[in-house]
Amino acid sequence: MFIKKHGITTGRILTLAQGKTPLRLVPAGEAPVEAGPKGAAVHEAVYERLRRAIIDGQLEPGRALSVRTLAAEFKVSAMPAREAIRQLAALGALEFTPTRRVAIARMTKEKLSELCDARLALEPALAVRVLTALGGDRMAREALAQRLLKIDETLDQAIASGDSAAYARLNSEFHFTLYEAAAAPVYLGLVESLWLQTGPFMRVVIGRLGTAALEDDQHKEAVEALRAGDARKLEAAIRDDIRQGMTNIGRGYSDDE
Amino acid sequence: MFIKKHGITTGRILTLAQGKTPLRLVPAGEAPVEAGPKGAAVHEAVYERLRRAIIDGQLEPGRALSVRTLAAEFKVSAMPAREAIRQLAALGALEFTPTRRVAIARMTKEKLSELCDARLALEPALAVRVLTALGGDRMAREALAQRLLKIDETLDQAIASGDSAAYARLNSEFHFTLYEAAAAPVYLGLVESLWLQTGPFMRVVIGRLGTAALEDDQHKEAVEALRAGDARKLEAAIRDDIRQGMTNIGRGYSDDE
DNA sequence: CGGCCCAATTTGTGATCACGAAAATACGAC
DNA sequence: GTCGTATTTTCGTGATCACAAATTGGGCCG
Repeated sequence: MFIKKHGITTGRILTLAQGKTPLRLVPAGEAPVEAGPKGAAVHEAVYERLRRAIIDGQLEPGRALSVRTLAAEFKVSAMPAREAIRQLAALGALEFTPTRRVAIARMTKEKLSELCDARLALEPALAVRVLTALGGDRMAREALAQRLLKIDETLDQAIASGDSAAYARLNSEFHFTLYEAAAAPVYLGLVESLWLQTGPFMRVVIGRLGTAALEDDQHKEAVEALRAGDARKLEAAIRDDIRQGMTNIGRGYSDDE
Repeated sequence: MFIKKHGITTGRILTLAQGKTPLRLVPAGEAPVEAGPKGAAVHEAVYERLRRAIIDGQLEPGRALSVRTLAAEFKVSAMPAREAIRQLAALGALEFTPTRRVAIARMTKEKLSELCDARLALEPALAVRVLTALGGDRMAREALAQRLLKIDETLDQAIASGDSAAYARLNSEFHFTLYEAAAAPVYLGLVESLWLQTGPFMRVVIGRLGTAALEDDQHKEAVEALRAGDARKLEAAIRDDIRQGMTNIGRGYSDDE
């Protein structure tokens, strides 16, 4: 399963190029990872960066990670990298080889089906919780709606310009901006775990199908339902959005990659 | 961003309870924690033991843990204890104080409500997946039903004799024996996270209400539905079982403990 | 008797090293 | 060139240490 990491190109001398591609997790000009002044731990910063990178699909499934590699990438010592890897592995974002080497989790048909079902079971319900959390506070709903619209506009631009990296990032930002407003940490943790497992694959599929396939999401319907305080419509919008996204994955995917 | 690691969500200062009571995680006569001959890592053994202890409610909410304490308890060095703690914290089983001290997560009314809803959203569906996984294999269903009945018998004895520790252990064993048969690792991971968060509290409540309050679970109905291959009845049985359990928690619980 | 401060201990965190195993690479036989 | 083997490198894991911050435990002053 893992052993044929380079097996696809067996016989080619180029096998090493695939496995040794730099991680490029640190965007150019980004601040180096370091402990914040107010007591933020280094390993938390590493965790946060790696988490974002995975959810946003910057790391392809099967991509090998190692403690030392990750540590070098972020210019930190091995220990914080270890802790970050351990946490993300606990959330299902990383897989282990039989020899405990670690890699971004791969997808299977069964797993994709499970992820889809689980997302449908949790995310629409979480979205509805936003309404109950904000209660009748129309102002708060409107403020959130404005934030979401702004994200969605940028997202539409990313789709139009074919920037799949920006799409992945903004799509997750849209959803989690909504979800965080529910003030439901348990649900949020579960959903985060699901996105950590779908993120790497989503990106692969987007790169394959192109952003054009992603044009018709249900974000505007969701925002409208949020504005109106219509739980049923909000739930439906999120549900349909997930269905479409996961269907796209199913279309652009073949097993064991 | 998604998981507030310092419990800031409530603004409440976490105080650690009973810092000096021995952990007693190692039952008398239990084999010491050590690396298995076939390459099992020490930190995995520590993780497994601690996970069981939490799910089975052997550790009360607020109970302080520390790397060195845990390491001493299992007679291992600090490193495996650190990794186990880090993993369980990622799953929401452990909380951090503002100064990064770690303790078994506490319960709040909001969290209890969330956990209940999330369990209802996932576990009945997971149980139904057992039927689809086993398909029409009546033999397999019957074999699983027999295993479950055996557990449930022992569980009834535990209730009768008022052994709340055995109850907690057998109840989780019943549910997870069922769930594992679904061969749905994603769902199982989510559900495990939920049990890690409810376990400590379940036990407190049981100790307070007594096992008598737990007599009427829906286990036999669930087994019967499994035997009959009746998805609707199985789903209902699990749903009612969860509702009853969580209602009991709600009854025997006051906030902030 | 109660509140406060200081010393001793505990704790999380990061760093570094050693060891055995596994993987990648280089090398040599054919 | 191809295949198999030997060497080199990389890797996970566990152990240990240092350090700063936080907690704790007394004891002192009021």
